[in-house]
Amino acid sequence: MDHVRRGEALSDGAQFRQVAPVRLYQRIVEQIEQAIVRGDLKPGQRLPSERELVTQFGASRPTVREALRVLESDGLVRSRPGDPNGPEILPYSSAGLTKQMTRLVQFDNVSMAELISFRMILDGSASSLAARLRSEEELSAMERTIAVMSEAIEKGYEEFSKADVAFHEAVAVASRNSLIEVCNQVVRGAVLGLISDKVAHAHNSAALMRESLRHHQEVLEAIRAGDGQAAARISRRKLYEYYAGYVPENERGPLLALVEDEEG
Amino acid sequence: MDHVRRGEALSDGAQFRQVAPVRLYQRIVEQIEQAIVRGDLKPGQRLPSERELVTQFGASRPTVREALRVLESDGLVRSRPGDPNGPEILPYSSAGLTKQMTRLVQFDNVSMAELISFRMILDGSASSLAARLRSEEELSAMERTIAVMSEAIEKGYEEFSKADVAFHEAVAVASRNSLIEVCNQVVRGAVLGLISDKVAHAHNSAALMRESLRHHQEVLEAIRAGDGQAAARISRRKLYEYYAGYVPENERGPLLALVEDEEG
DNA sequence: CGTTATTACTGGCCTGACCAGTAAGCTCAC
DNA sequence: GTGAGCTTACTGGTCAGGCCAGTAATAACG
Repeated sequence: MDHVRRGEALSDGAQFRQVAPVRLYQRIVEQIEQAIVRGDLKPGQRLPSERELVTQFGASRPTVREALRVLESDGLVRSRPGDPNGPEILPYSSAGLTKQMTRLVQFDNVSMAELISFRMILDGSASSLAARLRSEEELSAMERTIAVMSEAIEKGYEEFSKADVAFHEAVAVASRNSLIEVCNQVVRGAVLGLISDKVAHAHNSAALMRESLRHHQEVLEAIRAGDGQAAARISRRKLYEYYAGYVPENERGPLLALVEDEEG
Repeated sequence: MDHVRRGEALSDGAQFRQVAPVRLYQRIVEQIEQAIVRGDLKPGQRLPSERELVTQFGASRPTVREALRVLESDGLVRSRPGDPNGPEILPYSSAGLTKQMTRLVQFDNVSMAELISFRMILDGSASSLAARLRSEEELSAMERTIAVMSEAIEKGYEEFSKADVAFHEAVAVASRNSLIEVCNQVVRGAVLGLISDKVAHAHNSAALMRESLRHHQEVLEAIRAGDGQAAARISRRKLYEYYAGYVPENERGPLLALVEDEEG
């Protein structure tokens, strides 16, 4: 008879968590990832060559390469054939975030409504914060993008859209919050990616562009005046009017909720 | 003399975009990715074995494996050693998004202030939307988490914190926006990860937990009443009071801006 | 008929090799 | 001397083939 009965021995001891087998290539990824996060490896610096890494990690080249491919697909490093300096550490880019968010949209049935709702929240908040925190330089940067938009009306939607994005980017920068900046950028990209073909045709009219310009000017006015609430409200409503057409009517509830927020 | 002068031949023709060399493994990743996005491969289904993929793609095993490792790190498939059915197509998970957003926080020197500011925006918006959109079931789900919080006070901070998270999760779900849900989850995790040690000691007092509980109850009341503005305002102020101590005084401006928003 | 052992696969990992690039350093004509 | 061109010693990209440990369907067994 065993002194320790089966199934009971560990039932009230330490808590264990599930473990997954860790592959060799994952260990390598972790180490390099950590080195980058810690700052031991800075953008522009080079990793040792694959063959050198093989000896340092004590793994075979295919294994090291699997790790490098993962890091590369995550946007952390870049390998160039023939480069005698080895793989390069890349500066941070939101490309990976964009990829994942795009995937979220394509996959998880994230509806256009949710996307635009999120955009309204982010852009509204950015405008609100910008109204309170903007410096004079940032304010004039916004004014410049508005001027460019104005001139771009006759050059067609392509140019106009670029200036439009530049304005929102300037507002996001003035909000002094890089999370807002990056997320807004990503969501904007996802929205545009999903409807770019339609929007190019629908909005390629001077009248619509002039209206959009007027809306942007209103937002800018509110930001200049330091009126965060107004900036957010106008910004949200503008986005709603611009994009509501791409959302099925029965899904517009959440969007309207955001527009009507802060109203009388 | 050449009939086509150098450097001018293409200067006013079609526009070309920069190209990057495409590796074999990337082509494989793309094909499988596309098949999943198109729905040709559904979660639970299996990919052919590596050796079978080798013949189908006409590439070598290391190359096929590099592709699989990338897909695996993206959370699209999972390979299990010895599984005769081949790699499994996984259901969508926000793990990839979480990973990338965590990277953004670690990498891009996102400050505590930005993190909390973003959290206030997301949580406030979630509360606001939940106030308008919540179903009865979702409301009672929130009530249950509040009840758990109340009971957890005497069990210590660990338990209390879990129930706290559950409440915010319930609110996020009721906001009907999975982007808010995921982003909020990530940011919350990042914040807690940065201060968990400090907060465990500082907040492990029944008095502080009771105060936190009261705040949560206020938010719940506003959501029950359908008052989106109040829900957002209370939610934001609660977060500010809870976390402001971890932000250097000279960086609290943006946070206060969000609290004072919608006041007066 | 249920249980156990077999077997034919799976993925994880390695060795060794070939090729096409790159860039530093060398050569050589000017 | 100095610049243009060539050599060379690397780099990463890809392949072929092999060994091992693990899995699960199946065959053999009680």
